[in-house]
Amino acid sequence: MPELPEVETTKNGIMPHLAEQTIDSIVVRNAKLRWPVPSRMLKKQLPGAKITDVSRRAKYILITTNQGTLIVHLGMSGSIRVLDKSVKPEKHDHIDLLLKNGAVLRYRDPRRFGAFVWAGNTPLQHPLLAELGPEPLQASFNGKYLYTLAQKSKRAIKLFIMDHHIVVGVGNIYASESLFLAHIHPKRISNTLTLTECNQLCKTIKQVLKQAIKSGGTTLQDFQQADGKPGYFKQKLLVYKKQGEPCSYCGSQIKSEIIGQRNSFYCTRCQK
DNA sequence: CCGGCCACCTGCGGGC
DNA sequence: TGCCCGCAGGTGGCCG
Repeated sequence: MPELPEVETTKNGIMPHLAEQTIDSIVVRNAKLRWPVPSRMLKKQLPGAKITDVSRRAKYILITTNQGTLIVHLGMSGSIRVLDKSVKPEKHDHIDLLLKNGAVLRYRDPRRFGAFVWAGNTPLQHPLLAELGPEPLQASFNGKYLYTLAQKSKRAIKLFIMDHHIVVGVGNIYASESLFLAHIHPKRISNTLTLTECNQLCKTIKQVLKQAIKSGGTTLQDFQQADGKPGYFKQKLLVYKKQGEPCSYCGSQIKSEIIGQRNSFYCTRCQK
């Protein structure tokens, strides 16, 4: 489910409830996520730990404590909410992190593609995070950077910008949206892009992600913010899942096509 | 090293 | 109603 804006929204939503809180205990109802949840380790490390920071790297949420860091990924269908511990868990609520103040951080993930791992004191060295490219909203992700790497790649540009070695956080929704805004066809071979096009694409990636964060992310089916509300960016999508509808620029029909096993949406007239 | 493909899992909507 | 199929926001790992 979640791309960077949804993860950012979740992180911002849970942060005020977690900051400075002390963990009481952890309950793992189903440890079968993408990798087995290390229940024994978590039960040893977490009780009594004080949460000092909640941050995000790529689509991972990092919950830092004085004992080490939890790395949480929401996969395709995950969500996190902060509730009172009296609220009963439902079918896919796999993990509870109980706080001393009576609140519970509840991890839900129907498809179980997500992850809940323990990273010790150097989380950025963790194999999941160590090889990641730059954050899209940082200045180091710019047109020149994109152009330099794109020149070495023969893949379709859509797959290229979704590769987290290149830049993190651009998933299937926002890849289609940014390419549309940049007037670049998703199947253009990366090394045919000009510096001008890379500048433009970089700009539209930042623009789309920023606007989506502002709207609280995109809710297609089951994404919910930490307070249970949906994200409102869906109303602003221009091409994603709009096949057959008129392009908002030129009026011709939006097409859909599978690129690298993912459905992709674009305007054949506006995107070259 | 790079690119392409698969797998992991559940729920939902559409067609019959 | 109910069953079956295809599809879904991600990404590590394997193969050639």
